[in-house]
Amino acid sequence: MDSKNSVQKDFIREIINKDLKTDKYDGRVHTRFPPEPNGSLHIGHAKSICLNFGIAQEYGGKCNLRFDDTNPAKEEKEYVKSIIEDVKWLGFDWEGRLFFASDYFNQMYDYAVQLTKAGKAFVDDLNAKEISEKRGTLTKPGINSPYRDRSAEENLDLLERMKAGEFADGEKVLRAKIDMAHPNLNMRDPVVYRVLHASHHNTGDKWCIYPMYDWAHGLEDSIERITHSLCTLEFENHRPLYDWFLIQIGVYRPQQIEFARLNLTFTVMSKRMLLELVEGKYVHGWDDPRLPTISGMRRRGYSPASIRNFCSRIGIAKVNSIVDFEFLEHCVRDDLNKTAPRFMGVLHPLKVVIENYPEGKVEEFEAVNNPEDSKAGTRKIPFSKELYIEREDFMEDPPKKFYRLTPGREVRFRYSYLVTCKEAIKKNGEVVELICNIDPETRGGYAPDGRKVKSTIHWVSAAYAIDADVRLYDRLFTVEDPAGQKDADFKDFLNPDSLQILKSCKVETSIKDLKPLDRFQFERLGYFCIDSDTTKDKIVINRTVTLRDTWAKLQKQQMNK
RNA sequence: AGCCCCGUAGUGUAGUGGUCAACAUAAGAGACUCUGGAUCUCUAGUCAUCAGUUCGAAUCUGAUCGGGGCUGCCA
Repeated sequence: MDSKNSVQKDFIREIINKDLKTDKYDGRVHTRFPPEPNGSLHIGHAKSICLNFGIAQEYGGKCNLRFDDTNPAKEEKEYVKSIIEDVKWLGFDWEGRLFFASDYFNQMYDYAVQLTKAGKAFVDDLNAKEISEKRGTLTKPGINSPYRDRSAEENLDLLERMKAGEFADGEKVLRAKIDMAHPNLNMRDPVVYRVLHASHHNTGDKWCIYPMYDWAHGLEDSIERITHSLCTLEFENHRPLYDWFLIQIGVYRPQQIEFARLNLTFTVMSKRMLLELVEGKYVHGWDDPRLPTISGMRRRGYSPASIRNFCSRIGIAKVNSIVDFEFLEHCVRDDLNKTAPRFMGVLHPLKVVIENYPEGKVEEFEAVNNPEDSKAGTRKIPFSKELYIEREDFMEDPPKKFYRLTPGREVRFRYSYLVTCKEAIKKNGEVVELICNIDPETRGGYAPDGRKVKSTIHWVSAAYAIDADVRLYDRLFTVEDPAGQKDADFKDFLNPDSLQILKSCKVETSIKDLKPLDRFQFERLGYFCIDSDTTKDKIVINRTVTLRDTWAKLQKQQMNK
């Protein structure tokens, strides 16, 4: 994939280069991707996955897949499965190093005992509300808990009894003893263990106390001998705690480095909001193609390569930024243009009868499967008297710069003939059928006299076309930053037209040989893929993204005039 | 308000004291084309501001302004 002397040089790789030079970690590079199994992965996670696994590949290092499953109240086995599938689909390999934070619960507890024995932790009887009240504020220091000065022996006894299940949820916590006046709130005697009588997806009912993130995460990294622990910006203020714990216990200490999470226009990226959309049925599940989830994007037709490429092209930095959704679309088009086989399909069919073409005659024309890939070969497509073309490709009274079919005008029907429209048949004012003539001399689409036509349009033979449902997707929200709207619910900005279902579209016969998730291009329309709802009797197609459409842009400009 | 982080074309990144500040994308103009696709040209920046150091500053220093994060027994 990427070479070792990669030109990429973001600030993280710079740090790694320096660490390699100074031999800080004996020349090792070992990262990890640590999702919490409490939701589906999204494109923001993909950024982290590409960063962590990408760095490991570039430096000849390793990257672990580790589930940070320290909170049984929110986590589910289902998510573990889907996350594994997503990382694999994106094209990364953890080489068997699949770990769980819960694998280390015993060791984490032993370390907590060590910390307590050293007088660096205490058991607090205060409840959550009282702890919060005594924490102080951004400007005012906190107040010590009245239980802060218990003896190490008493704390140890209490901790053991917490573990043994003698206390109810919330009755007691283990807290680190740091500094209630610390300007960094995270250092004001943070909670290390809480009592939680909940069944864990991995450890079952073995535990009734569970470690907090700040305590657990550094230990997980340390145990796995991670060199560079990459996380998002909001953990910046946690780094002093991360370091503090590991220093107190006296174990191997990785370097935590924070980078900015990914934001995309016209969508939301928070797990909470995504969950709300899924559970509130605003979308059809985690893999709804309108969602920025990996599973949604997969179903929508995004290729793993396009997502990887996007992640590498947006770069890594510490500034909060919001990437244009259009850039992601550019990356899919870029990849699919090179890889997707072409077909012809008509989304809004308009019947065309070729007046001077014999009834019952069928000719086969050779079509190029992918002009960007000569190895993709060609295929035969049937031409006959009755055809369908795109309704948009005909206008009775066209504006300037409309090059397509219009009464009296000749255009090319791709790969077949030059065709002239003779008459538009109307019913109740609506054009329902076109009567056209071909020039028999232009067989194959070339005029012997060298005359040019302004446009080439796609078509399918009425007799050979098959029907399909096509699902068109638009942006999920109507505003660039739905999550950032003041005094408003992000759901108020849901786009009511984000999904449009087209019935009885007419597509090339060969589409029926495609399997779910197969990606392809309908010429002149966009990139599509077969949806998993496809059955023997019904083909369902998703539109991944339209082609760049300069005509649509022109129309928009004219409208604005 | 305390602490921490960050300000380079519309957007996302590069640039780490020395030619006209680079690349991508978007936008605009044009060329080419059997996809109005792809491809190819051209067009764009008060480097947040001010002051300093220096022969020379986007880069170093200071101040100011602006943006973000932090007060879960979430991660």
